[in-house]
Amino acid sequence: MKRRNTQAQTDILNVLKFTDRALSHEQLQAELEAKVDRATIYRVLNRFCEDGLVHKVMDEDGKQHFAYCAGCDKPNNKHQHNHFHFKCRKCGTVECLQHKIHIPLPEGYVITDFNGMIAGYCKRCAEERDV
Amino acid sequence: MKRRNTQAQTDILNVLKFTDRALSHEQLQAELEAKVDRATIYRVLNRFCEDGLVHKVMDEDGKQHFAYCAGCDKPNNKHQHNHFHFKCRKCGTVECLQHKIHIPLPEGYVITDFNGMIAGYCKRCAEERDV
DNA sequence: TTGTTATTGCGACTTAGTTGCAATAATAAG
DNA sequence: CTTATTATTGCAACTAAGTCGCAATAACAA
Ligand SMILES: [Mn+2]
Ligand SMILES: [Mn+2]
Ligand SMILES: [Zn+2]
Ligand SMILES: [Zn+2]
Repeated sequence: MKRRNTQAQTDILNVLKFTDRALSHEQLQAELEAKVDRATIYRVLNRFCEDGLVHKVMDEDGKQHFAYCAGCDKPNNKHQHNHFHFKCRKCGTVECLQHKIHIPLPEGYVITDFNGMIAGYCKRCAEERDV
Repeated sequence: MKRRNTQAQTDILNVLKFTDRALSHEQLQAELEAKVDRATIYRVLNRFCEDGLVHKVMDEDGKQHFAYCAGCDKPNNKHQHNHFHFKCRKCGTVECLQHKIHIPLPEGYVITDFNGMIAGYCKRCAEERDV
């Protein structure tokens, strides 16, 4: 199925490309100038995931977040996202932690995907709490 | 708020205690002899989590799974669950991987919780696929 | 310019989980 | 044992995230 260039898609990709965060559908919507339908946003994001432009992470509340694939070595959707994500309980931002991790696997098991989410307080919010 | 002993609670805790898996609400329901209301199951499980008897993990589909706290060092809900979970895409089981992991954190960040989920095929299902 | 079909918007739908409320029952007090 | 207190349950209604069918729109290739 051949892909076409549309406004919605380029807008969405640009938002993701120019942030270092993983955004929920809601957060993404807020960053978009033009209003784009909810279903469309999800369809675009899922297409990006299939194409390996973007990766999806699940937060501890069961909400999906999407991040631009920056340092992803392999092309297409073949690359593994073996890094953790950090979600701040206060400001709600989800970020990709750059540190690559090694995933231990029992003998005979096969991995297809990985989702690692750390929850807590980011530096900024942690400092505010200390006060 | 003082806790009371009820049938539903002991049944649910027993199911979790005698399996090495993390169960979704649905899987748990299926293991219960007596029928227990969906809302009650969730309420019981959340209470167990608060009390540190059980821990909750989110799978990559955004579905909650609950596992008995076996090797959890610290008491109450203060302990960290610094181990990965593995979900088989074929048979659907979620298991706690015993290997304790170290979670890398940027300077100044504070962790409160961790959710690590590996998806793939368990040994049994992987072997069937090879055939 | 026109035809094909990928993409969009809208509304309806699904599924997981939560919540309000009245009924039930565990525990403590008398 | 009897009664009072209130944690727990079941039910139904609700919420929120995400998906899907379908008709309208618009890329893009011919
Ligand atoms: Mn990431
Ligand atoms: Mn576990
Ligand atoms: Zn923060
Ligand atoms: Zn399996």
